[in-house]
Amino acid sequence: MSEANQKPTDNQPVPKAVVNRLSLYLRELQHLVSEGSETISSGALGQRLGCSDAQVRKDLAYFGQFGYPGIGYRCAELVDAIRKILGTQFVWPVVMVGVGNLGRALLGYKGFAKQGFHIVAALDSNRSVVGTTVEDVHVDHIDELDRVMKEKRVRLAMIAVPAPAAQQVADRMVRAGVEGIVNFAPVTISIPDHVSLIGVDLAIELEQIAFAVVNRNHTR
Amino acid sequence: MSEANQKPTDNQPVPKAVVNRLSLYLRELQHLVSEGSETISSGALGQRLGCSDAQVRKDLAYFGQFGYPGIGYRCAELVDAIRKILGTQFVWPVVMVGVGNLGRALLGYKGFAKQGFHIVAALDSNRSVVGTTVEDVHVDHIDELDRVMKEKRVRLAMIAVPAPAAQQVADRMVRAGVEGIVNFAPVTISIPDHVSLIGVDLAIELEQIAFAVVNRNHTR
DNA sequence: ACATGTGAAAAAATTCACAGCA
DNA sequence: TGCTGTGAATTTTTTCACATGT
Repeated sequence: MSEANQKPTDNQPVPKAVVNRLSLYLRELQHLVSEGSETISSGALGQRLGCSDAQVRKDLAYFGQFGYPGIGYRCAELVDAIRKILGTQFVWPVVMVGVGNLGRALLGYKGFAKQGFHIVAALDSNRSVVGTTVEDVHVDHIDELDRVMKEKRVRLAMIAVPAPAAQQVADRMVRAGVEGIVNFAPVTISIPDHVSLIGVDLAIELEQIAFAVVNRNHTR
Repeated sequence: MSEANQKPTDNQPVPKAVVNRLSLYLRELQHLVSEGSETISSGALGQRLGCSDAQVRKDLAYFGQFGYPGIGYRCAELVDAIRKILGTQFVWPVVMVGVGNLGRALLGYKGFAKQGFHIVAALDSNRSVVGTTVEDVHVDHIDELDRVMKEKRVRLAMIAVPAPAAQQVADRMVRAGVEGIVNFAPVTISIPDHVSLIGVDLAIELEQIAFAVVNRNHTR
C-alpha cells in the first residue's frame, strides 16, 4: 500500500542509529536499482547489510508504510522515499572550510554530488590558496564566509582545518547562520543547541579496528 | 585505586559504543595533558564531550579501576591506560590500497601517526602511480599486497579505491591475512567473520546532518 | 567535602512471533 | 506461500543513587 509519510508516524523521536541505517539502506537500494532489481525483501536487504529482517522493517516503520506484503519493497520507490526522509531529494549547497590536504581531497570526492550535495565554495585563511580554483571550486578568504553563505543560501558546512582552528571556524559559521556542521578536525567543538553537529575523526576509526583486532572476542 | 586491567573485568562483551567513546576520552585527555592538566573528574570530562559523568565512569569500569575518589582521574595515567586498552600503545603498521584523490589525502593526514598508526606502504593497480612516492610513502602494485603485508608484518589495512573495486581488494587482503579493514569506498563489502571491518562513508555523514537539520526535533 | 565504582531502576533498542494481506 | 507491519517479550544501554574511599 506504500503510504509515505516523510515525518515519523507520531512524533516519536527517531534514534540516530536508525537514521544511520537509513543511509545504508539507501546506498544499497541505489545499487540494486542500477543493477535492474525491481523489488527486494526486508530479509534480503538486511542480509546484504548485516542486520535482521525485523530491523529493516522496524526502521522503515518509523516513517510510514513502504512495503508490499508478499512482494517486499519496490527499490526505486523506496529510494525516493528515503531521500525524502533524509531531505536529500533536492540538492544542498555546502561550503568547505579548510583547503589543506584533507579539504582538497574532499573537494574532489565525487560521492557528495551523487548523494545530493554540491560544494559551492571553499574557504581558507591562507592567502596563497585564496583566489585559486581547486577541483572546480573557487577558494575564497575565510572572511567571506558570511557573504558566501548568504549569497548561496548555504545551510550546511564542512570543517577540514587544523585542530587548533576548528572551534573559531565553527563559531564563525554559527554567526553566519549555519544549521549543520560536519567536523573533520580531530577535536571536540561546541556549538549552540540549534545547530547540528557530527564529528568524523579518521584516526578514531583506525583505533576502533585496532581494538576489535586485539580483543576479537570481547566486542559485540 | 587505579588498577589497570587491559581486558574487561569479566568477559562481559564490551558494546561498540563504549569503545567509540573511549577514543573520544583519549583524544580529550591528550589535549588536557598538553594543556598541563593533572587530573579531571568524570563530570568535567563528560561535559566536554557531551555525555554524563555516570557514563564516563561506567565506560571505564568495563576495563578496570582508574580513578581516585575525591580526586578524579590522573590525565596522563588514563591516557596510557586507554592506549593499552585500545591496543595503540605500540605503533601499528598499516597499508593503504588506492592512491586516488582520497587515498592521497589519507596518506598525508598527520593524525594517524599521532594516534600510533604508521602507513608503511600504499598500493594501486594504476601503473602510472606505481613506483612513485606520495607523501613519503612508496606506491607498489596491488599484486605486491601479499609480499608487502608479510614483509612489514601488517595486520590493518585501509581501502580507498573506487566502489566497484572495493570487494575484490578486500578479498585479496583477506587472502593475505589481514585482520582489520577500514573501508572508505562507498559500498558494502563482506568479509569472513574473523576479520574486523568498519565502513566510513563521507557522503553518509552529510546525509545524517541533512536529516538532523530538516527534522530538528525528531532526532534524539 | 568531593568524586569514584557499582548494584538497582529506568529507558531504549532489538528480536520475536504472528495476524493479515497479496 | 511469501512477506509486511506491529504489539509483546527480550536484551542492551543508560541513568540513578548511594556506600565507600581520600
